[in-house]
Amino acid sequence: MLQMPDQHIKEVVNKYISLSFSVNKIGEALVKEQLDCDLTSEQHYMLRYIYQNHSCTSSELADVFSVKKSAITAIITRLWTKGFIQRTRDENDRRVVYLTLTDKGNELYLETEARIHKLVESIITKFDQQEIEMFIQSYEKLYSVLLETKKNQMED
Amino acid sequence: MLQMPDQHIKEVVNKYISLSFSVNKIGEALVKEQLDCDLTSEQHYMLRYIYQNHSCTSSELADVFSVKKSAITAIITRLWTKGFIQRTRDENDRRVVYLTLTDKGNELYLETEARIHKLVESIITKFDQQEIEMFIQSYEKLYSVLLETKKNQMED
DNA sequence: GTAGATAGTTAAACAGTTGAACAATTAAAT
DNA sequence: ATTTAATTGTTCAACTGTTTAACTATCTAC
Repeated sequence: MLQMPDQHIKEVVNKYISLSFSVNKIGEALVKEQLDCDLTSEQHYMLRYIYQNHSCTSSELADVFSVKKSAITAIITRLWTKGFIQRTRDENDRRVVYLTLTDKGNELYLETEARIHKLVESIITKFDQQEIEMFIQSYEKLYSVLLETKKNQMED
Repeated sequence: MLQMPDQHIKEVVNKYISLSFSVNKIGEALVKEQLDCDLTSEQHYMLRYIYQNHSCTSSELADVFSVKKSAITAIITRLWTKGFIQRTRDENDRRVVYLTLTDKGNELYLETEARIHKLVESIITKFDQQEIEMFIQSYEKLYSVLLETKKNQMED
């Protein structure tokens, strides 16, 4: 880890803050346009997480989404009302409720995700392969640093 | 721009989608912890934009935040009620309302932003200088690609 | 000077979030 | 074994953020 003069660090921090704000805002807006009308971004992300993990619990989602469990209950209930999600109690530990996608939820997720994939692909292919690889590599490192920071914050 | 085999592109797209989701969620949660209790993330971003541009309009904010103008009105009204923001009508074009920070708003913004800076600095300094520079450079390119994509979408 | 565009607000309806209280269940203490 | 703790998930009230549609006020163009 190299040292940088204070002023330069400040500029880089500023740049990162502005960029992450703008990229998130525009990115989220573009993703939103790809969504089926009766699915919000958050709801789609829930479907994605459940799809990829096949099954999960509310506590797990609360941790991954960095929100309280009651926020998860609200979103899951809406998805459940629309018939996209199934709730199944664990027989060994009857406090736990497993969340899985219904066939309808699975189908909707795959359709929507395909559109988002197309969007992201059209953006990513504007870069050359080496640049993407390096970007993703740094992004992964950023993720692990953030995870560690979160873990440290939790101990306060 | 180099070509990649289809399967590889798919993996890279998947990786990017997962990473941007996780980085955003954890990042937002960490930023939230640095905020003054009577300021939400969106509200802080508004203060930042107005601070950096000294003065701006609701339409401008709606464009930058990728939301409708009525969403901006709601947020600005809350900030105005708390005494952080001033509304001034343009004398030449009386439809326009200029938004500026009050002294109180300025002060709160600077305090909060300092804490966020410290957080981001503590994360960014885990990387070496060259890696940051390249990451930021790609991030900037990503931003410009997204901007262009947004512009194209607007023409539909 | 009238018609149409533009800037901003209002109100209703809804999604997402938190905090606090709660029920049901399990784990730990003794 | 019984009481006490902790855990999982839910409900409710209150709030922020968002969109849509209708509206006011103002400006522009013809």
